[in-house]
Amino acid sequence: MNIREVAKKAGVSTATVSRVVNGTVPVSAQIERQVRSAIKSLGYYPNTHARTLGSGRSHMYGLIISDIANPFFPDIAKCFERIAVEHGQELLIANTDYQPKRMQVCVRRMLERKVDGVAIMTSEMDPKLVQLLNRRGVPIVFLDTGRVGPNISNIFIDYVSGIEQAIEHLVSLGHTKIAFVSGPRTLSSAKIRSNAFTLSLKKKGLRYSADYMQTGNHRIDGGQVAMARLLKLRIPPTAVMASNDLTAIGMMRAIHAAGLRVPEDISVMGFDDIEISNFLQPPLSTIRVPRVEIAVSAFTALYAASHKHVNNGTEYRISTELVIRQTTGLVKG
Amino acid sequence: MNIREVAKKAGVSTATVSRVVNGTVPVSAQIERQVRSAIKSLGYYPNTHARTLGSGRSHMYGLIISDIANPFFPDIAKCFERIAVEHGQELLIANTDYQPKRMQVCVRRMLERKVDGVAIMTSEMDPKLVQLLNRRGVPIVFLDTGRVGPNISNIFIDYVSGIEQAIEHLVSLGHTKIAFVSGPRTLSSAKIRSNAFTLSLKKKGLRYSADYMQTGNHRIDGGQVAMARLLKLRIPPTAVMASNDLTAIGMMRAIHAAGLRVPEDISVMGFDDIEISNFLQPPLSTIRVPRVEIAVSAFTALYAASHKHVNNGTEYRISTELVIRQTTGLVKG
DNA sequence: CCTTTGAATGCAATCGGTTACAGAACTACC
DNA sequence: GGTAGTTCTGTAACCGATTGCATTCAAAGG
Repeated sequence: MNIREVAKKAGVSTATVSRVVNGTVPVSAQIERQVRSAIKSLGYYPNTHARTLGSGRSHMYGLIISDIANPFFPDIAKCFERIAVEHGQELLIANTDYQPKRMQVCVRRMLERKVDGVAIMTSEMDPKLVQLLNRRGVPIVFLDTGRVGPNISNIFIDYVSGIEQAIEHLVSLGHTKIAFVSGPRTLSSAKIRSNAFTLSLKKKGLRYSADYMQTGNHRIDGGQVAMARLLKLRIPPTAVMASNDLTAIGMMRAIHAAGLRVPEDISVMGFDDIEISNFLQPPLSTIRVPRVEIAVSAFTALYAASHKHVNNGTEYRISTELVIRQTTGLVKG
Repeated sequence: MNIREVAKKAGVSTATVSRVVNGTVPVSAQIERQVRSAIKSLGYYPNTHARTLGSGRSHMYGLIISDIANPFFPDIAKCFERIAVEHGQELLIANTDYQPKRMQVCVRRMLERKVDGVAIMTSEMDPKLVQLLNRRGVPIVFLDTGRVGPNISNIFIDYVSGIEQAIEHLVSLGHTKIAFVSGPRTLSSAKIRSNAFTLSLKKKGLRYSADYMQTGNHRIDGGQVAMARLLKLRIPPTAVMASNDLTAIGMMRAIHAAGLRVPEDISVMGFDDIEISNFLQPPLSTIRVPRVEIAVSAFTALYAASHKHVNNGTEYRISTELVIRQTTGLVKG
């Protein structure tokens, strides 16, 4: 079932069929009817690969993320995909599994598949790989790297505002000993979050202690381990912030395992506001990172670059917001 | 940067380059070296679309699921993808968003992209669509539909064993008033689970009441609403089973909202055993559906069909298992 | 030394579309 | 009626690979 058969059946040339299918050039009503009926009766659908080969446009955007099992990302992917499909584009997802070296494979896949643009929402990019994409003319949108340039956009997330609100909130509850469990060192957004934390801490005039800065892995188990370490300190913190909600969940687990209660003994603050956080017992206080806005911005950036020939990158600014639920309470005693 | 340039640079024909890249036919060591060095110096990578067009194989499998935001699926997708990449295949994910009519779009995408096989892990398939795929020779593997045939495999999950264990467990704790909150009616696996529940109930000689069968949507909010309804009954159940863990989470929320406690007042049993369930407070008792095995079976089925020309479908049997945590306890009073 | 055999390589058709360009048909206007 | 302009349609050259078949060349066998 190819375009030639349709053309034969409708008594026209393949060019005309192509034009009817794509609506690129006006076709007389009579012929259009013939072609559509031929398409219907043969059950014809175009071969994407042939189409891409001929036109140079794949109608696919790539999305590179670190872990599809982290609920933060599926939400973005889902939203992005919905918008993309509405605009006649599709989505190809690639995972790096938190391993920077898998990035190369992902980028290669994107190039091989000739995507019309790539959204990169994962760890430090090797500049070489960025260059590779850029030189091939593939529009890029980053999450959180700050880089903007020709064909490179960026979604800047203002972590500082959310974190400052969070610290203010904790301070107002009487906390002064506040710890932080960060994400993997390789992840740029994790680094930004932890830097924003120390900065805000100093701004509030609070003591900063290296013991209070632990490293997690953005997964539940990492939070659990890190919290266990914090609890063993001579002077444990009275409040703990996590670099993402999964980490916070692990931390709560460790706190319970130690026979302590949240928030009576220790306050916990998450980061991201994934869906589940509102349904934990107690519901998690956290800093919301708006995922719909991220998805929309990412799509907008790529669409502008690939369809409207906008070649200068844009910076999208998105702010975070404190969500107070029930894991933060008055300092003990 | 196409194959012709590589051929020119290496002083050979494009056919030879193709053979070096694919390793389909032996090439002399000398020439192979020339070609490889040309590839490297030009930074050549093949165009997937041209390759697919020429060979008829896309090296992609499709995965159709109902909701990427349900943690059950990303786990499967992740595992499937890892195995696929190890075997030189890739993964194209499509969501139906629980809407049966979106299935058509998904199938169409799969056909257009010429996938080498499709794993369908979502609601009732329109037989017409199955036929469409089948006639085009696309191998299919279903989750939970029971259908097996030429080029159609199935992964059968033995829900009954897990559910029976669960009911036995609840009965041993003294429960007799056990309710069930099912998934969306359109989802075949949801129906199977709820049927297995009523069956097991009868087998244990327990009274079955229509009031105790509620419908959810496999998301948290649905569980919450359904549980609220159950709590308003004249004689509320003392134990509740959910068709999946997200539903159970919503149910626990409703129970807490009503000022009751789990498991002291009501026991809750989930279904799936998603990662988060072990980290809830209290950790959720549930029925584990082994996702790694599902992913492995699905891949195995498609790989056998597409690479080893195994045309008769296989039935893979996977059993479920009771996981007792802390949301199930002795009946009250 | 010539033929046979087999392995390595090249030639060119092919996959299924897109699209620049040419040409046809039709209208409009002088 | 002739010319210009517009609108639709067809022809055929691509896009970048794969692969059946023909060819070349060297080693083996007679």
